[in-house]
Amino acid sequence: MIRIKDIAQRAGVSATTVSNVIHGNTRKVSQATIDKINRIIEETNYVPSMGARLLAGNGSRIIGVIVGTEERFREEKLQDPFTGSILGKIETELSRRGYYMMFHMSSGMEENCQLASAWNVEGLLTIGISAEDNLEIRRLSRAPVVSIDVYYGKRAIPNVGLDDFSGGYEMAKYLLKKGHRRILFLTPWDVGVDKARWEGVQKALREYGVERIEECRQLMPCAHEERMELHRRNLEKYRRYTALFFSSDYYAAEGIQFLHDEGIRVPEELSVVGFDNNSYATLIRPALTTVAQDVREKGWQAVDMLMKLIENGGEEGVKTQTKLPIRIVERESVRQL
Amino acid sequence: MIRIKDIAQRAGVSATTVSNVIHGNTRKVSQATIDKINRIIEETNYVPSMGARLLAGNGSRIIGVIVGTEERFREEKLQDPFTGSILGKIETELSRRGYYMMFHMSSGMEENCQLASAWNVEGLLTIGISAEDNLEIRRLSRAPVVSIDVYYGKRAIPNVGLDDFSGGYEMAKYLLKKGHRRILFLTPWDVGVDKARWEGVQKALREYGVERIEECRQLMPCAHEERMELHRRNLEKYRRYTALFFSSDYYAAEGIQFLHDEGIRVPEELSVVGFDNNSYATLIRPALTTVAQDVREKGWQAVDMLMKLIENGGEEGVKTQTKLPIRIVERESVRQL
DNA sequence: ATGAAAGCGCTAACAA
DNA sequence: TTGTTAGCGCTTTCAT
Repeated sequence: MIRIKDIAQRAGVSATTVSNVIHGNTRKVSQATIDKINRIIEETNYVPSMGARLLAGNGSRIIGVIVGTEERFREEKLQDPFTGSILGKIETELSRRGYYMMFHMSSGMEENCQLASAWNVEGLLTIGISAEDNLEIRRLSRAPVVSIDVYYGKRAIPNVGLDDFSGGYEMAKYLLKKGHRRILFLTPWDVGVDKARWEGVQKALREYGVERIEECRQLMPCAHEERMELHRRNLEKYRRYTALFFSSDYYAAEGIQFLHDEGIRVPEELSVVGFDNNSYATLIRPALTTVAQDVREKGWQAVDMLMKLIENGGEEGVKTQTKLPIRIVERESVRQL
Repeated sequence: MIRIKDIAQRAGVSATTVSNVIHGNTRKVSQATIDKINRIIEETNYVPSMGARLLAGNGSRIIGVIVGTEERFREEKLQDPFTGSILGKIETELSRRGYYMMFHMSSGMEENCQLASAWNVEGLLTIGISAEDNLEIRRLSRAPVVSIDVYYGKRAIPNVGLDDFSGGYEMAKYLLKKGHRRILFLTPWDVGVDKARWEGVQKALREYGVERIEECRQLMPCAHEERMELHRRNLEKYRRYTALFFSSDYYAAEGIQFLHDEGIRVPEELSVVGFDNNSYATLIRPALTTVAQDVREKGWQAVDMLMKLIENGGEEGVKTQTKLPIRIVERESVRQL
């Protein structure tokens, strides 16, 4: 491993000068020395020791990316196209800006803080972590934290989210305009994005004078088998609706296949819509009408916000709450009544 | 940030003693001191500075995980369930063993070596990197390297793979037994796993006396749109076959939908099979008959092999070539002729 | 325009 | 049983 000292020796100068050249403090270094040092750096493929940089008080250039998950879904979490997709974008952006990405799937809070402080990360990006845990992370971390898709109460940390409310609202309105009145919103969660989506749905239903709105939502289990079990039990109930609005495309695709297996034709007998517009939406038949979000943009925004917080050394003057827009993508899974 | 020195001060001992206790070199430390130090460590939430550890010549406890990808597919790469799934398993295993995972998607070789040497990673795991690049990485890296799903020529590095040949062979035989003779193997690649799968297919076809075997393979473009374009152009050709064997479930699912859109019924008019047994296989209708691989096992094996190489300090006595078994999963996408 | 030296937190060899 | 000390590679302050 080649060190600054080695370069200095070769160039016949001191380590300080080499360090200065590397950091561009070249005001008082002769051009000849600069060139010589740069040449040697090139030739020797010098790579600075991050350990030493870190110890000397420089930034680690590490961004910790934490994906929260329940322990039992830990190994499946990354299979979901949303997580995969946003991670891909985040890594790309981080790399482009010269940062390293330390990746961790968290089940507990200690590990996260452990990671953050052991490596002196310059920033933290969280995905799928609850509001409370995010607040806790931020409390314990010196580095700025940006969360993705979190809904906060009074106290909030920088966050990049989606206009989930409008997503629910617009899609429900779309269905209502198509003549649907018996709409069932299916979701595994009563919090966060799914809650916001449901609130949007409710607003649209109210506007159209739909009654007994509380009957328009069905909570589902997270585990595949239990969910299918629920569907089987609920088949007769589903028949009483004209449209099923799943809170994500995967659930919608799964739902369409379930209905298909039960001999119920989509959209002729029952319309189905989803949320996300990921690969499942285009793969399934009928192709899924869904609420589209730009996941790559979300990843980009999150990294960008984090970088601004790092550069700025604080939150003043930085926009710390972003809500990306949604749009309805019409395909073939909804019938005009 | 709390340091060893601080703990030492509180405990009224020297930093060395604290360090010794931390590392379990407690043969010559009194129980009282041990307890006191441990208590203080607990209380203060001490987290060692990895920078300092690193500099002091200790391991970084970082494993670099490098996912290779063409630049243009960079942001989609993680969407594919295989990559997501194996990364999830790898992270879980690494975490469990107390390692940190530095994640990088690589387009060039320098970056990889950069990452490895800057952070003094203790090991490297590569996914989707070519044989040549893997050899290069291993040449340039002091740390052990384990690749996943790579086929090497003479010179090889530790690798965890799949019995792709048998996968192709068994599936082709399955189709042949079902009476199919006009089988088309569709794949984007003529190298690596896809080549091995194709060789397996060829063997089975030969055993059944199928002629003009070279006409039984169709190379496809990687980009979705170009691939669909190819399918459209080739529709009449496909009709002349009785079974389409796609080299991955995603392509198979996409193919089934394409055929569906063209009014060709699967499996009544044309049988379709895939490879991987991922979420697409169960989601699609007809449910896909496919070659199953245990991705989590693959991830586990890769981490395990790497750990053995690290602990062992070399390759002697470590099994460095693993081929996981495949098995055929029969669903509904193949018709008995 | 360049260099010497101290210090970052930790480890390990050696001393006491 | 515990402590002293040198050193890991880099940065930065202060001299020269």
